[in-house]
Amino acid sequence: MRPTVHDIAAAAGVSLATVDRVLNRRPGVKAATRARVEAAISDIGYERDMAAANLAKGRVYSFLFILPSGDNSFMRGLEARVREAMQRAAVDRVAISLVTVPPFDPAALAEALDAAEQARPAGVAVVAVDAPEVEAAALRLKDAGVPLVTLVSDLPAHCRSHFAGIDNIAAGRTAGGLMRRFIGPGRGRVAVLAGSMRVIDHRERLEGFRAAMGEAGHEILPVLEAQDDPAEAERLVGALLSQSREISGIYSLGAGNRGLIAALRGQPSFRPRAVIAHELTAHTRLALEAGLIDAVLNQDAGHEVRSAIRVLKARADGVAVIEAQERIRIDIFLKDNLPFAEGEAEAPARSPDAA
Amino acid sequence: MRPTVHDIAAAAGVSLATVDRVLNRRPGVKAATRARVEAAISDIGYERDMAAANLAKGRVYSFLFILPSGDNSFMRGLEARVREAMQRAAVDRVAISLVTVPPFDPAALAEALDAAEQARPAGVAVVAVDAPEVEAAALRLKDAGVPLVTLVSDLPAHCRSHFAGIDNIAAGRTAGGLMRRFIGPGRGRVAVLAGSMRVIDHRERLEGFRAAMGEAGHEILPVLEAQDDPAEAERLVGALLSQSREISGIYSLGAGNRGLIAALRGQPSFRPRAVIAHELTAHTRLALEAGLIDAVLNQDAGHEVRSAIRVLKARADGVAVIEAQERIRIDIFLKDNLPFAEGEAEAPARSPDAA
DNA sequence: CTGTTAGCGCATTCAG
DNA sequence: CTGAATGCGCTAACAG
Repeated sequence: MRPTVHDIAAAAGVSLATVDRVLNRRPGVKAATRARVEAAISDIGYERDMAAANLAKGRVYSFLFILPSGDNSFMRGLEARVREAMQRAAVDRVAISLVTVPPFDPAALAEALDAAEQARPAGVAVVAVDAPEVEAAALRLKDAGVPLVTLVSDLPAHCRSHFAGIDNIAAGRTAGGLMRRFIGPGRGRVAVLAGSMRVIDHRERLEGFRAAMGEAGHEILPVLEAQDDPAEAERLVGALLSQSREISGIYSLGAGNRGLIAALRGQPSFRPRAVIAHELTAHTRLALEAGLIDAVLNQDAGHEVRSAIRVLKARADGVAVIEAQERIRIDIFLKDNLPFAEGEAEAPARSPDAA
Repeated sequence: MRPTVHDIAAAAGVSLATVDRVLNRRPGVKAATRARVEAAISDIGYERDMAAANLAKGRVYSFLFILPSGDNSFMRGLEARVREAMQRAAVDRVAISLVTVPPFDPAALAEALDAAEQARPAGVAVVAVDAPEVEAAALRLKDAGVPLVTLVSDLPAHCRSHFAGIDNIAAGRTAGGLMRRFIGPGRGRVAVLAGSMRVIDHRERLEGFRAAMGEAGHEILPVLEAQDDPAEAERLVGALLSQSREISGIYSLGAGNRGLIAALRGQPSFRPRAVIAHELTAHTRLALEAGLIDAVLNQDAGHEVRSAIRVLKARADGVAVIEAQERIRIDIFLKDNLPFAEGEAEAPARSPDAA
């Protein structure tokens, strides 16, 4: 059996209460006694049974998720994953609450962060907007001792405990690598469609994409900024396609896939050699299956949410996480390896079989 | 607070012991009483606190992993992941043991399975070889009430509780889709390198690959079977490359990557348009970085091991799993999206930062 | 058939 | 500064 508090108490010649005091770094223990207990702890190789500890204190971890509102498909999918996590959270003694704030609004986000601090949650997960107010609010949370995990969109590393999201430079590079291979030999003209260059994720993807494409000497056209507006995206891409048949590829590095797909559908006579987009949603999945899009890079929102919760819990307990488990992959989906489930939704649970 | 056994006892007008008896489906309760208790349970919406239950019974889940021996890089990586899991298993009240059996040896595997049954573990995870003896042994385990999870390589569904591995047909199809795009327009001749066609994974990959390539009318050469022997693989590929410069692509669908890479290195004057292999190991990673291989399809061994453990635990407890979390992805790695860590190893844990 | 009681590993009053 | 006692939610003898 694993050693328990009793074993340490016996070894150190003290009572359970004293052992508990040094375990939880509480005051009221003479330095010498503390030393004896600590010696016994590391000596015996004691490890606290968190389940029992949590049972005894009736602890529940209260976590807060802050997400952008708006009709972005990916964000709504993310919210759905959070809501699923809320359902099953109770069995792990965690209570998740969820608030949404207007997208791309640093002031609103900073305010939500400050409000969070008042509620003194055990941890906060936030889809960040990198702006000074937000950084300041994040640092206030840090000072208050509340672990902060950025989700999908990051802040500078010193402002948060952990980032649950993908390496966007690598994602852009990956898109570039695929684009090059898909276009094939020869020089091509490639269009880039973006939501807004204000968000760091998008800038990073572009940077990575340029680096990967640049090596091959392709021409990258000026970025089309659709400001997350489907109609605008459709107009921009439509105009591009009708003006010129010389487009070899299109890289959609952020929001705006609905417009892109509509534009592609609107010009059935011409198809670029390669169309690559981000985020597997109902729309991009359909486009992939229809052959309008050739590849979709994806970050698994469900994984990101579960990872954020695990990391927050680990931080709250002061224990380490399994790094490999928390690394969010850059998924590449072709029409050949689409997951079975509809859209990005989690599949319904099968009834567990025998045993 | 969540309802507890006390609440049910009070509501049903019985004692804790009786509640416990019906909760654990133990005999010795009058049908009428049982019904009253069950009514109270579903009425109040009671859910058992597994942590407390496990604490009370001092339960430890004992799981057994059965892996093939031999020097296959992927399998040795898998074993490393299992050993890592063994280390951190204690904190979750699980004890993992590990045995290896000669690869591709149905008799040895069946024997190991039967031995496992004697040890009465709470669950078994096995890299299966699909053969009658093995199926029979698996069914014996099932009859004994021991949950069985197949790992990487599957058995027919009725023989096991769950499969922790990828959809190999989809993997082959994905390789085919990439190959087509990488080769570009026009008809190409494509070679396929396999370990042995005896294992179902490999047959399935080939099937998927053929389906995806066939659509495009490429010529697929007769499969080169290297029987997992690096020297043989090198010889076969080397001969092919020197005989003909007409090879547009090579798909290595199983073991034998070391030989493939050596052969490629041995013919620097000629490179097929596309080389696609399976499993990210130290060898394939290097070859990817060097541009000898264009894409590697991978299954995350760490994920598979963690998933197997979660599923086994859920089966032992009779609870459902989060399906999406247990779906093993077909990872596609280009040199652009290689994970940071060296080889397939898990990265060393970072010290947790503030909070 | 049913109830009482002690205890799992730990945290927390409340005395001393 | 230190210790004894009680309880978290649940299980398991052991009595009735």
